[in-house]
Amino acid sequence: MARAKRLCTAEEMDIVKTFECGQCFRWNVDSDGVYTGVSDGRQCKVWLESDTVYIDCEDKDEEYWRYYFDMETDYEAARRSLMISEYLSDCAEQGKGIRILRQEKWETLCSFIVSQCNNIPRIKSIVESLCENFGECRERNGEKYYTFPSALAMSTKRVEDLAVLRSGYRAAYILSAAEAVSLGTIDLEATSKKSGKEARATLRTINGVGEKVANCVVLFGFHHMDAFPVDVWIRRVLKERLPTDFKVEDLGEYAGLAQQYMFYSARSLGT
DNA sequence: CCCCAGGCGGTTG
DNA sequence: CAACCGCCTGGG
Repeated sequence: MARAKRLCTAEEMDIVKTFECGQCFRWNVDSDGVYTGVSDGRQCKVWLESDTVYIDCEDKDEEYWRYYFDMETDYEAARRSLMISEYLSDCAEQGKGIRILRQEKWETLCSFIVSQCNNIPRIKSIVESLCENFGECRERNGEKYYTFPSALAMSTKRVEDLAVLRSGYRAAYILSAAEAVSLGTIDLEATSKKSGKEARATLRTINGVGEKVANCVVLFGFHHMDAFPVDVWIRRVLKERLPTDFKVEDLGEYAGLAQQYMFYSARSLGT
């Protein structure tokens, strides 16, 4: 690993939690605990070695990945701000080390459309198939990888072309999003700069994008840390673990991070 | 055979 | 408004 660079301490980022907490679908781990991922056409490897997280990437991509891993945000301060009750403190303790990645906007939109009514292994397999079938094949250190296909590339496809993905009724939703984005009906870059409320409303004009998916795109694709996606797990938490008068606004600017802590906690406890 | 999985859109009361 | 249902597919 000649190109290995130090990324951060193990405290600053728990790579297992960050990659496995359900925010991303293109990070895969090998038997040595090395994660390989692709974003914006670039591939890199990340692993933990004696309390330090290392990254192996192209030199020119180092800044890109530091930004992707949200290195400029102080997660310890954010985490402390969320410890406003015993339950939330427990979640924040369990979720310590989770970072909200700065993922590609179009990829995030497409991936969370695929996520609906699906489990994580299957979401990952559909997304990977999407890349292998419609993305670009590239190579790094003798290893092949596929880029996430552009909205423009997807807009030229028909529902029948997507049958190979086995994505079911979501195929039409993917094409609906691809059309809106490639035609410029929806400008993801501009939408990401609007308020969360406005951004969600814009995203919801896409057939197949409801409140949950729109919130995931705003949080994971636009990095609005106050976005709070409510899925079945969080619904259960809201009902069983939080006071009835609880308001998302009580969590402040890092509500989305709290959501990930609660989600991670609820899932790791099984049920 | 059944049910469910990190929803959405359309219909009905 | 809430409740319900069909939707593709794969896995238990």
